[in-house]
Amino acid sequence: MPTYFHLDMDAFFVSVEELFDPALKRKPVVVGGRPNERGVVSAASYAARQFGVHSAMPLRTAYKLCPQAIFVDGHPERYREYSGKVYQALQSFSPLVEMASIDEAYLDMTGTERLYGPPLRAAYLLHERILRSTQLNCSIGIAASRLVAKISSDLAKPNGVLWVIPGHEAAFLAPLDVRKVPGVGKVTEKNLHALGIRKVGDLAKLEESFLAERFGKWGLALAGKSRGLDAGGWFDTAIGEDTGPKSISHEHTFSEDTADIAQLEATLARLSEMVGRRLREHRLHAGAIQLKLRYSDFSTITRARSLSRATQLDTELFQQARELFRRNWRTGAPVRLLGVHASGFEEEAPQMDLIGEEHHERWKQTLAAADRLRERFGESAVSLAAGMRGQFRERTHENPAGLPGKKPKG
DNA sequence: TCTGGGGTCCTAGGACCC
DNA sequence: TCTGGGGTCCTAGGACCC
Repeated sequence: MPTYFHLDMDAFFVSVEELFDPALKRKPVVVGGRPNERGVVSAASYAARQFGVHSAMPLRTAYKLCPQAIFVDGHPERYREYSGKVYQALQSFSPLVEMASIDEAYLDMTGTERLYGPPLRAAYLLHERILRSTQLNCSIGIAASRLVAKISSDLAKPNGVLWVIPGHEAAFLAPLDVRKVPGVGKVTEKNLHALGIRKVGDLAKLEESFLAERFGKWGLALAGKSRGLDAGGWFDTAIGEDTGPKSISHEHTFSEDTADIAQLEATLARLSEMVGRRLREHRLHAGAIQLKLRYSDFSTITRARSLSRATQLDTELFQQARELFRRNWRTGAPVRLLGVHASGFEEEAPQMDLIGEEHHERWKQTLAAADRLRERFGESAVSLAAGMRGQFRERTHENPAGLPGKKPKG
């Protein structure tokens, strides 16, 4: 019988912000931006949650519910730093660790009784170690499956530990709302409610075949989940097994919708550079590029194309993204969001003919130099030529890395 | 309410091949 | 003139998670 821990940091973003500004402690705090900005709540303190504020809620709505809340911008670097500290502490505790997101992790604790004692004792030791090394609180769920461990860490919050003793899974799950099952969101919940299914116990009573007929493959997985079983997808991989990224993307929502072609293409250039940089960090080449385009009415299209040769070069990514944009933009229609998405990764640089080789090599060296400059002076220090037009003009330098190629017109 | 940004996984239709 | 079946790849969209 395996033993899994699911560890989830309590109000992670808010708690990290409190470490940098202790005056925020115990106050209603909303992380995500100013109340009059376009955007949603990334995280809300427990005091803010009392007013009905929760993550993913528009900032304007949060302000209406809780005008006295302190609104702060998010600091992704800080969260990454503290996520790293959490990971270090976990690794010092057990080698079989996997971060499932920036603020949660699974541990395979099977067979550690001799080292740490029974599960509850191990969990308290771990809880102490996390607090000591990060100054942050967490909650821990313990179970014989990762799924049940995750659900129980949610119920243990805040700052608690909950162990579902093997054999008691069904009794634990039965009274919970179906929404508590990871993977059941708004839509599935509504579909289940329409069938009179509200609790996990209602789900577990149904025949597998009924769910499979109704919801296909997803229905089958759901039947298993309602019984507390790990099955399918990520659950089939061992904890700690390293699977690299499958896609890399960046997107931007404009503070005001725009139809200004210079601003739109400058944004595409910047997004392409950000994607290219991440590709090079991971030593990956993208075999496919996708453009995302959202209009004022929130209608969204994606347009993708496979590349004849995989690439990690900003210029090639930008060329493809711009081509997709020019072909698919309803000319003149104001745009709310643009995104550039890379996938179909290959690790090794693909073969090229000799003539292309020299040009390609020069670009690679140039971009490596640009990446080093960005490391020293920040993301906006270096930019593609097209990025110099439009809104980013003031933030870029004239060709600081000696970029090869033509200068932009105008 | 007026809706971010970064991901993963699944479905479904059409192209294409044998 | 009307007519296969299966497999795989590509593309678009959507549900969901943090």
